[in-house]
Amino acid sequence: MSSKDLTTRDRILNAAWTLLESNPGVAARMSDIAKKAGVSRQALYLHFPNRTELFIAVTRHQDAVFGVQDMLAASRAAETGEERLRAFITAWGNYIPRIFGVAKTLLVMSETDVDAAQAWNERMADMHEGCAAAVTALARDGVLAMDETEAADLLWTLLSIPTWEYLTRLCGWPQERYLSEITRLARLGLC
Amino acid sequence: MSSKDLTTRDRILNAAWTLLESNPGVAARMSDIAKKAGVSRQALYLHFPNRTELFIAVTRHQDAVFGVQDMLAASRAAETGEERLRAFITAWGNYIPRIFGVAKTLLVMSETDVDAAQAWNERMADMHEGCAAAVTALARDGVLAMDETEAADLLWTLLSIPTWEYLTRLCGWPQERYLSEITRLARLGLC
DNA sequence: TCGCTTATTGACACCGTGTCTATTTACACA
DNA sequence: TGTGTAAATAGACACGGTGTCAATAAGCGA
Repeated sequence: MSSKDLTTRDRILNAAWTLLESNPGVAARMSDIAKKAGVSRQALYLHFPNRTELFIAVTRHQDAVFGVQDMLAASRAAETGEERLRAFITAWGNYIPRIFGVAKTLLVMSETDVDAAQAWNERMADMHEGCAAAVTALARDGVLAMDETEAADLLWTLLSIPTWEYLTRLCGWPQERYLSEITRLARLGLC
Repeated sequence: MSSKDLTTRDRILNAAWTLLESNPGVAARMSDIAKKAGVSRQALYLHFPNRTELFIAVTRHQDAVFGVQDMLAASRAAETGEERLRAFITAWGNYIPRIFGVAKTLLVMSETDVDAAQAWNERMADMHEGCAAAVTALARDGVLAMDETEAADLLWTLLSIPTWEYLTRLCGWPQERYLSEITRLARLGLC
């Protein structure tokens, strides 16, 4: 059994991950997570102070499993600004579907939960930095056609999780079309 | 007193409106709404079956007060497709800030509440229709540079409430800049 | 004054989170 | 083999918030 050799903490993280992914935006119940992990409800509180912190730990776990750092590092290695923009959009755009369920839940919770809000804001700030860096690369190449700050804001919005959700989940666009359209729109809008 | 001559139902609607507006995304407590309306908590249940239906009634109330129909009718009267697109973006883009608090709450709730989800989806479907109509007008003028359905989806996403929230609330853009940038991006992306 | 509607009051069931305590299981070490 | 310690369980509980219910009161038209 794949879950037998895992630590209790990891089994809890995986159970929460699965439930959040299967129902994006809905904060799974502690009792359901416990059941799925094959553990008592109280065991969750032995490893995490509360539900919010558990969910935050899941996002960190995902980042570690998927190796976000490496993903984004690739885009930083690009030669030209335009190539860097393309790589950044591709990397992040392909990351969203993998984290969507958990991220959406955290996004929803951040409206009412200060801890969730802080964790979410940090994530968003990181993303914005990435956008700003890509924009700066464009500016250095002299191809940026607008204010740097505004351009970063715009790119950040185009690459937001809600935008991805609208186009792929609600409009039914395949991931490929999402990527190509966002890339096209970003280049048109910024350059 | 302005609230003295209103019906109890209207005072409840106004109280809920105020609270939702003052804390977008957070579903106000029934007891707080009652207190603000100067009415007992149980009185709310005399006029609305539950909290979700109360909030939905608030959005209908807003639409009536603001006269959405008239607003959107103006954009339908435009001569050219491009003029219609511009008018539609302006009308809707200026409507969002007026309804943001309530709409955001309904959006958040729709993740867990089926009634809220249905009401929200209807609203979104209406918006999508409006986008499709504007796109069709562009196509009729022969200035549309992409598939009609895709164009409508794209416009709908650009005009979504999350997009507005990202640019104005999170990035701090003034409403004017939001309008001009979205208009520019829509024209670039569609034509 | 009667009868009807509207509103109030207080109590209650229900659900889910987070806390606490007593108890059990598993395992390392002597 | 026993003992100590950490990890986990079981069960009970407080709390906050929604929605329900029943009894009562207030306003008002006929």
